[in-house]
Amino acid sequence: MDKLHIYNTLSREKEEFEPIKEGFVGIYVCGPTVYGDPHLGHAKSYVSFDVVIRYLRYLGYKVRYVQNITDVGHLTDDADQGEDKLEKQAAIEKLEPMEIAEKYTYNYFRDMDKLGVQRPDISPRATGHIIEQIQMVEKLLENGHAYETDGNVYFDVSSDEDYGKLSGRDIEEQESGTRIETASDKQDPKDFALWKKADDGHIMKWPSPWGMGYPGWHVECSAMSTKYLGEHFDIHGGGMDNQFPHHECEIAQSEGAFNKPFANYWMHNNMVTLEGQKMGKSLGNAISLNEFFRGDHELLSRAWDPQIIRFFLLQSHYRSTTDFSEEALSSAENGLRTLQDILRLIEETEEGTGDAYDLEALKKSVESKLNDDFNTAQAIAVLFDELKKIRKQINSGEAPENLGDVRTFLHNFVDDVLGLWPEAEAAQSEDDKTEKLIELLIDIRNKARHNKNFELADAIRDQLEELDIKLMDSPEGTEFKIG
RNA sequence: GGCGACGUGGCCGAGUGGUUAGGCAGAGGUCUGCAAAACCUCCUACGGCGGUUCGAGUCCGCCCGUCGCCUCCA
Repeated sequence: MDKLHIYNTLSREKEEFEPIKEGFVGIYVCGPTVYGDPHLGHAKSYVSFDVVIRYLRYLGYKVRYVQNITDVGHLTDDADQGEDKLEKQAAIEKLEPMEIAEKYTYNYFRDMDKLGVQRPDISPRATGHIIEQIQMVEKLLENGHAYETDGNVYFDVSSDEDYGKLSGRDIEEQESGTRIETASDKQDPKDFALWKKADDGHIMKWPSPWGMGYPGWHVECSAMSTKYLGEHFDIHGGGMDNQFPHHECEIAQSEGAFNKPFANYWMHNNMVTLEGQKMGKSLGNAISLNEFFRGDHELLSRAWDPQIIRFFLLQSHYRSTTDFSEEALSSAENGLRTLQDILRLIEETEEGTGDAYDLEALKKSVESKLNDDFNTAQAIAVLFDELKKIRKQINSGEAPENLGDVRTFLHNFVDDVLGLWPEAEAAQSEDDKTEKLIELLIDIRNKARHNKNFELADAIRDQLEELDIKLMDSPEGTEFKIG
């Protein structure tokens, strides 16, 4: 594809992307509720959108990326009952709710940083935008889309003809749904809370025109996206599991308050599964990212480098489920290593006198894959094919004359867009003495080889290998690699 | 029950109706004292049954199976 196309959940098809304002993109992605450590599912979502943001920038757009931090209002049951997730966790950990929020916000960014996820331009906290949320609720009351009963304010779903357009639900036919108990002061079970009255035991509460209370979960995203991106913006993203009710409610609120379209494109990433089951915190089968990084989980036999996880996720499409297994991770690791070995080779090789590599073709090919709804899996496949060609040319001794340009492009694409550039080699961090010692051993070994004392030569190689130092002989000499 | 997906070779995982996805693993070979790396070659699949078509993994129907949402979840 020549131009960027995005699968839009609203239309259920790929559409050519056209920003509202030429050259600019406003994008909002639903962030985490900070009451626990982020897990592999979060990684899939935020790594996916990270590439979306990076690619939009690569294409030359000026992007404003807003991703909220939910630190209040997210209840354990439906939007009307249940406890606040943060307050519940606070009770368990014997901390203030805001301590919980701080702690898990910190962990969230810590783990995302490790995955190479660039930080959003704005990370607004729900508790920092209570006023904006109240204003939005007032607007909805004015517009006849909401009603108040005894300190609670609900959105009147029957007032919104379009309700259900995102998730493809016919609300009339939903009538006999399986919803269990609902709050008795609602006019209709489908109505959802905009503002909740706080009872005495509730810690996080604020004064409002309707008394002390706290905002409903959905309203924060409407209020904060409007504040930073405007009433009408380009892209809204999030996990598929939030399509309904969360995103549906956001649309209802924003369009009900401002009488104009909300986000033009809705993007939803699919889930990570574990043995075919969705990985979710509340399902108890989630493995946190920190556990992956440390190998500290009963389902893990070892630690996994963040970059392997990033690569593993990008090898599948964001709209497909990704089934996790250590076997699959291990395959990803070997593949990534191959890819990065070639990148290092290109990095270290000088331009030669060989035929110019067809850089334009590579660029076009790889862009066409990402233009097709961010198909990172295919882009990576192209990289494997093409980088192997380049390696072959370099190994033939006739490095391409335009290798410098190739290198520049690879930095722009593999580093800046995919975020898969090899980290500095471990060997570089080893001190000089270690390096000299290894070289000494190599020297001794090569003398042994010269004297056909292969027994000694192999013993040196084998024993070094046990120390994670790998020797590779070639006609040009012996190289070593640590780790 | 309603809505929506998906079922691809040993594993993971892309696929715009018509020549190879790709990765991992495996086999054989070249190179090497032997390894490793690299290179060459091989392993060519689309849940089942019908249908549309000159031609279907790719469209349509039915069936089987799996999953997601409908209650918190990226």
